[in-house]
Amino acid sequence: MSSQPAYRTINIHQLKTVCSACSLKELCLPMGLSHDEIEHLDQLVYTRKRVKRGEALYRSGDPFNSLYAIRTGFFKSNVLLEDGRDQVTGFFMPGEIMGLDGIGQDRHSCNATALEDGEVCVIPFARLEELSREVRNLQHQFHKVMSREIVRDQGVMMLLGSMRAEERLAAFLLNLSQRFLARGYSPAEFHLRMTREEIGSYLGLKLETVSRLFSKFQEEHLVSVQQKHIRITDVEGLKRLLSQPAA
Amino acid sequence: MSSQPAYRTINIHQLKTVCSACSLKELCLPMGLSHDEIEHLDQLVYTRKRVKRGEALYRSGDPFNSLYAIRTGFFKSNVLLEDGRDQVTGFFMPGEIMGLDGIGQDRHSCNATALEDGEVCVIPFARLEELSREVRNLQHQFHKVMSREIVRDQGVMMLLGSMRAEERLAAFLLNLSQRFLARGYSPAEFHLRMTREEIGSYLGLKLETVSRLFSKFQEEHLVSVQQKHIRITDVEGLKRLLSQPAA
DNA sequence: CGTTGCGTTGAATAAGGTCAAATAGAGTGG
DNA sequence: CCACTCTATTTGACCTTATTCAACGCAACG
Repeated sequence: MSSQPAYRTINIHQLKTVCSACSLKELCLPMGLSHDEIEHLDQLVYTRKRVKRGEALYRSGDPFNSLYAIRTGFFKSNVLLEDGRDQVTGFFMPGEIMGLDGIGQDRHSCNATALEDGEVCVIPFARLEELSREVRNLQHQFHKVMSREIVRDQGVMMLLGSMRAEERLAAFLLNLSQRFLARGYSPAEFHLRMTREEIGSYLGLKLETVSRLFSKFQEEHLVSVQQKHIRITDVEGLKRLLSQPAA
Repeated sequence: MSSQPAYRTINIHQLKTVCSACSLKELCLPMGLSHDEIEHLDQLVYTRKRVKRGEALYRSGDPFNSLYAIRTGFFKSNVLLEDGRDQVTGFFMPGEIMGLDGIGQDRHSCNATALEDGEVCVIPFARLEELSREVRNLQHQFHKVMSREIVRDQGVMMLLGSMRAEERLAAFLLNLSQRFLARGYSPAEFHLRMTREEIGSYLGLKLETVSRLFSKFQEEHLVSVQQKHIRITDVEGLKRLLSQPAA
């Protein structure tokens, strides 16, 4: 909020935060764009927003204006039914885009909540559409992001609709592992940011079932679990669970 | 395929099939566009494709080139796992768009199959992107279509993740009813184009469970079922099932 | 050092799945 | 038009899986 000199200065903070200099550009909206094209994005994404653990990035019913690209932190999205039932529809990590649900009705249709303190890049949607009318590759890239979200959802439907509890949890762990790997973190050892209840909601299971399954996986030496700390000790074993419907 | 005179002639067949003259334009991609804008679409959508019952419109792995707007007929989409498990991910009716899953990876990620003989409008995707760089409202409309697909998927996750069998079937019937109504058909009486097994797959239930539930609903005078013919006799009753988690 | 939220574990229960048999239709060929 | 198949559907009996209910343990925090 402090006034800035009008002439151009080097601003360390800004340097670190434009898309062209962002370490997540290979995973995020700029994926696949040329350096020049990414610089267009730099004009677009000028606001960032800090969200504290437990705070909402947006809520169901909020007017839709922007998409959010996660810079740091871990988020969940969930839908609430009138009767209080609550379904977690996804977990999101750095480089992933939230808010796509809002475009269709000009209002968000789910809640987005931070599972730990984090920061997101605010992408004003009207300007993204404007820019993507000019930058062909940006347009295409954005369409890919939306399409992948649809494919991700299909995967969740498969999980909820045709897998047994054991398989669901195995698939969940392998999916997280994969995404950590893509971000340069250990695929074998990580910290769950969500509670058993949130995992259960996402997987269509009760929290007790999730807890029991963690214990079972531990007994079978597939993972080592200590509260929220997970170490995958037998990836192949987990994968095998997935390909054997009725093990 | 026969040669046509170069000067403009009135062609009954064409008149009936361009977007601007299509009876589904209020439900389909042209929704909300002005008459002039829809005429742009007329240039885009020049091919149609007939699909017979049981035939695939596209299959998982097929290269992605086009989206498909359903003109007539009823379709399903499903995902197959290596081990043979099969999850129906959606049912589609006239005015709805299929193929959005293919954009992200340049290949389709699910199968689309006709449940009855039907016809679709082929929308070449590269040209749609091109045109939507020029026609702002078309761009926005297309984004809305994708976003609504994401919201629809969230609804299915809610259904699969937190509803009981009874509620799932009630929600399914109410959803179909709604969509028939929007298309000018009776919301109370309709023909199911899919088998019990397909309904079950979509709802994460076994076909026997679906069959039993239909019988139960019939006993409770909520619907009258005769094979694939459904008559909803108590909409409010069905809605009540949904709002009472543990009835 | 008590409180509070989260996680684990056990026993009983219910919901839905599995297996099996009977029936009903739709489509086919004679 | 009829008999014959083949597939879809219904229904019953039994079984498995995950849920429910309840108690207890652990760890963080004021």
